[in-house]
Amino acid sequence: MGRLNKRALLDRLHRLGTASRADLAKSLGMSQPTAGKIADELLRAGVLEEADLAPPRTAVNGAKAAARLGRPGRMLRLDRSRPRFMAIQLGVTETRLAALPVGADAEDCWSVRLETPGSAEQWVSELRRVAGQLPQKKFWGVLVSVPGLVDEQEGKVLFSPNLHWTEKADLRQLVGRVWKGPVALVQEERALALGHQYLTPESDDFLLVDFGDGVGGAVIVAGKLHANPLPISGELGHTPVLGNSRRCGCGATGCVETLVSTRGLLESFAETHAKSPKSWAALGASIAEHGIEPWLAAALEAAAVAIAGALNVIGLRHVVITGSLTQLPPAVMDYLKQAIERGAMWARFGRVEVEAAPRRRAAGLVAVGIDRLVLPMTGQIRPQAS
Amino acid sequence: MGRLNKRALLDRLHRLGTASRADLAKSLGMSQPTAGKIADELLRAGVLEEADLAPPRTAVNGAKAAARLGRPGRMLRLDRSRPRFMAIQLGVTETRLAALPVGADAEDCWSVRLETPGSAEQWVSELRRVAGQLPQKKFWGVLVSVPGLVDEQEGKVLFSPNLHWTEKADLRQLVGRVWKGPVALVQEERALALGHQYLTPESDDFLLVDFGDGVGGAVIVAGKLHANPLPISGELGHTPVLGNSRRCGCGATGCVETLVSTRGLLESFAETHAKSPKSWAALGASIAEHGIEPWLAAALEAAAVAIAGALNVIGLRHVVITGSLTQLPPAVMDYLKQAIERGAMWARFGRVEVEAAPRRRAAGLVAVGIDRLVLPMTGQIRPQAS
DNA sequence: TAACTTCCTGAGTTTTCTTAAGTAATATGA
DNA sequence: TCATATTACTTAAGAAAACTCAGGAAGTTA
Repeated sequence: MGRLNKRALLDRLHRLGTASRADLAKSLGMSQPTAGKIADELLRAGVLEEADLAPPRTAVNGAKAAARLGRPGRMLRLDRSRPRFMAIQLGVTETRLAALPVGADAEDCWSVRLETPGSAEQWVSELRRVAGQLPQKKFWGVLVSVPGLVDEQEGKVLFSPNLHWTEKADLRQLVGRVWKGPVALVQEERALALGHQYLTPESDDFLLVDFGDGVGGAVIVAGKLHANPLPISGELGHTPVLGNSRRCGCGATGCVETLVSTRGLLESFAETHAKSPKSWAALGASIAEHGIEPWLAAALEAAAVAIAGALNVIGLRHVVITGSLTQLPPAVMDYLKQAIERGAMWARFGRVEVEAAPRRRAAGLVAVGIDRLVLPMTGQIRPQAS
Repeated sequence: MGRLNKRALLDRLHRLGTASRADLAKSLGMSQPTAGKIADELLRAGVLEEADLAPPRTAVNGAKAAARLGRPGRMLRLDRSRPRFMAIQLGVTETRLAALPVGADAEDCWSVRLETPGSAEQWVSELRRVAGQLPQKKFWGVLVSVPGLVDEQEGKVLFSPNLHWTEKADLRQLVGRVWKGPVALVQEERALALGHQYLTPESDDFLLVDFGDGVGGAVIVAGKLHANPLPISGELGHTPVLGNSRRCGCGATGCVETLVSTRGLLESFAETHAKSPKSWAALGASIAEHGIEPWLAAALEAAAVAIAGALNVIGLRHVVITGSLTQLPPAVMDYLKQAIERGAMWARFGRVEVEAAPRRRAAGLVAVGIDRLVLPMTGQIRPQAS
């Protein structure tokens, strides 16, 4: 079967949620036999399942067809019953695991959590222990979300200031010692962006920015993750800010990240509120009481400039914010949103949307699993022969 | 014929410059009969021509094959003899025209130049006059490079501060009154980026930044122009600069453009050198004499931050600079280059390249012509009397 | 001239998608 | 209840594009 059509059909079915073969054929503009064959193949492979539930007579399109005539379609959807992927979030403080099916539709829900140890060996032995407890041993593949600068092709971590041991480790090989099968590494923010898109398939073009220990982003254009040649992208947090002299973990001076990461905000907060405890709760309380003080405004402004610059260059109008900033009082997001609109060129011609969203790593990992493991790209375009 | 393979073959032939059917087949990893058939078809359509010149026995690959054995291939290349496209650069002060073949290999060379008039009607009548003088009347299409914010799909100009009449005009319809056939609009910086890639096909990933009346950019990733949903992208010039309060033509305050556009630089120069004439030549002379003064350093720094931010977010390591900055003493480009490297994250892991290049609009327009006019309309294009 | 190498092309096969036609499952109405 | 309309799915035949195989063409080497 043409991999391209298979991919298109799976994507469309994911967007529609539930659809019959005929719906898919019509929606994709391909013939019914073709759509039917592809669907059968995916069904046989266990990627799809039949939704036995009574077909929704309310019709896919909306309200116009109250009770559809004719033979009802056999509805299909992504398989939700059988776990296929072992999803692992390798976080700075915590490692989380879950066995996920192809059709995940919920927010992140990790079945196992453990403290991330300080070395590769310890991590593997923890994983092995967890794997022993899990009922299912075999998966189509293992998906690992990793923070830092990640070369997803090579499976190497180039740089990870808060998790240094990953830089020397061969993570794929490590995971391979616990579970057989392919292992895919995914840079954390890319997983978040894919997860957001997976769970809200109608958003096809956006910049996701995650605020946490660091500040990073990822770009989805036309429903696809922005692909670029370097193992680095979306590094919004390391845009230099003129006049900022804080040292960044990346080695440079003045990065946005030094102002708006969790640590950067707390540091600025402590500088101006010597008496308050240097804690996230105290910061939140202070903002709720005093509003956006100048130091915070400046930090948000710096982030907004970086974000607006990215929107202008890439040509987007939709920003999704995840992470720590969304947990502060709403005034923070409001300020950020206004600052972004001030700098975003499109705001002068149409609407710019800035929205807060939860982190959806698990769904993102599933999306990667489907993309790289279920529908592997048979490299059509080969490099030059010698 | 499969459009995809046709496109791939044409692209490969363009990169190789000259190649036989067998070279193309090998290089693309497709079978010889297929490559041969596609080549024949393109030859028949007049997109390719046979390079009768003695096949270069030195081989394509390099030195290893001194004198190749076997039957020599019939070398092919993009047709250079028959003009196919009417290329028009609609500039703020000057409109330039040239009739170009599919295979352009030289720097920009416009055959007609005329002052851009102040209204759509006058522009059309000028075009009509020029068209009357040209020997060739029929083309595969007309390609127009336009400054400002351009909706290439719709053929509308959203915003053009220095050429306001284009905002209300239907440029495609205007051109259609002079020449029959399809008309494609291309945003100026996008044309420049495509032109650079067309003439140096080995550069597949770069950010082009053009400095002139405004400052804008365009992104090429994996050999393709970055495509995005909005009719706006590459707008590096309108990244806000914290602390800059100059009003920009775009309506916002503090854009990079107000500091490093031709006008912005001259303004800053005049502010600090009240006695010197406010001219580009005087600016150049002053820089040659005094080096990079603080005001200029600040302006370049602001531009570099915007550029470095774009590199970090998009994930690139190669910048191509065109336009006015490249015509100032080399110290300017050197300073800019160093400032970009300071902000570009990749500089800490590998090389970041910043290069100056001439503007190559004409080639960019040809690239658009091939992409949008030659390849999609396979059936329509037949060998026409020239 | 014979042997060898490489290039090009024609013939038949495979893959993949399309159209067309037939069967299945439901609603509607006499 | 039964015929009819409508929609869903399946099977069969055909068309397009790319592949393999093989043979002729056009050179070099010995």
